[in-house]
Amino acid sequence: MAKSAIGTREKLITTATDLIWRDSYGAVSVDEICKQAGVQKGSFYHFFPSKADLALSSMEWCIEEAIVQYDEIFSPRRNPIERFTLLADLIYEKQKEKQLELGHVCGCPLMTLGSELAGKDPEIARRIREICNLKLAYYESVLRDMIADGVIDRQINIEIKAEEIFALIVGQLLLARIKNDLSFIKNDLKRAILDLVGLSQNQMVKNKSLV
Amino acid sequence: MAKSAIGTREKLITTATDLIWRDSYGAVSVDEICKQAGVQKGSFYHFFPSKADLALSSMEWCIEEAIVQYDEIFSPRRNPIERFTLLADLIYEKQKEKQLELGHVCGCPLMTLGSELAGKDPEIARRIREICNLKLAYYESVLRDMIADGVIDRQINIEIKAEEIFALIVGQLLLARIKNDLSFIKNDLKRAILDLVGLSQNQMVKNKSLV
DNA sequence: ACATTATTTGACTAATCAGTCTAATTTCAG
DNA sequence: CTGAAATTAGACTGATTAGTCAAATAATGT
Repeated sequence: MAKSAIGTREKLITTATDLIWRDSYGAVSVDEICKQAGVQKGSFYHFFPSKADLALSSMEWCIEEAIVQYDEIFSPRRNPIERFTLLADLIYEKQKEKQLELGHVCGCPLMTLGSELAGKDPEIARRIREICNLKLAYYESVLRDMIADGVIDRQINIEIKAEEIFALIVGQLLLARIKNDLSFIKNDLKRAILDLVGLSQNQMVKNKSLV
Repeated sequence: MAKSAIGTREKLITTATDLIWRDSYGAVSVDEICKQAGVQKGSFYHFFPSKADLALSSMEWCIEEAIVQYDEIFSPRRNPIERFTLLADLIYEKQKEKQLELGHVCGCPLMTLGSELAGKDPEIARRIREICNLKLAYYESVLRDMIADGVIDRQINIEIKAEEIFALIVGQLLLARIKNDLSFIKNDLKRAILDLVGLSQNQMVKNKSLV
């Protein structure tokens, strides 16, 4: 083997993740990724059969990192409300970091990619759908614990509510990317999630009296 | 002038709108748009200085149509709750129509474009931001009327709540596009909006007693 | 009818695209 | 130390890209 096999592959993935995240899949060329990563074309195609395959690997890299963070945040030892507030904090921190690093609010990399390739690359679309379901499972678990704690209405449809929360989050991220402005995510996402669950400031009074 | 000036320009816009909406800006070439529209390259560049300019014109075309529909739906003569339910109906109907026509759930064309070009084309990004603000104005107006009717909490921050509703809608549309599935928009969008406003089935009982 | 202007045609360019290929180089196992 | 395997280098291909241009054609105003 030559120099640093793991290093080259990893460098290509992280570089591609940043470039695709900041711009888009279609706007970034293989040449540009190679140049930015300091790697030659031949090395690229030694590790990845195609550009689309690199995008898939980039997705896997993103989700592996997210899972570690989610497992910590969504630990059952935590108060269910705290899990959502910590999630909102994590989302803001990640966005802030990427904004400083790449010079632009980037939004959710999977959703940007999914929006762009949903109808073009079935393999990528399928994997993104799987990851969506993975994230939904975290949210559903919180909602179930909230019901067990008697803090939200027992009648709530958990799957539907989780999907609503997910839609709200990806929607806020999409708007933040378009507006290049994180203020809503910073100041409002937390409360918006709780509103949607039925745990906003106003409603908490009501709910506490019910417990 | 030759054959049909208005026809050619309009044909290019509608064709481009469909193709970009279904796939993405980067995935559709000028050649493909011309071929699909039955127009020659020279005619394209006679009417549009660039591909990006056609995308802008496509956006204007979309928003002009939307404004007519929004003015009807958000008419102050309507009950405020009805305005949101009619909006949800309109969104579903539009998506269903495009799904049948183009073979795929398409989501919101402006948001797909915005997500893709947010950091690349400042002119398009700026215009999309304007259109976002236009839509927010409709939602804010409903919320103000709801407060006047005493149907929601007077303390609510209208701008923030409107942004939340907008995020929820574009989030649901994005997920629908990625999943190629309209069932959530069909069955859930209406209730999700009312939940967010604080007018869900459960909470309506409480709110009615307050009026 | 005539001059002017708007539109259409389609070949053309230069750049860029994803992906290929062969030879050189580096690493590691024995 | 040696041979095989993994990695790297970078020139190359053919297709596609956005955009140009000059000549042909059609419509319009007078």
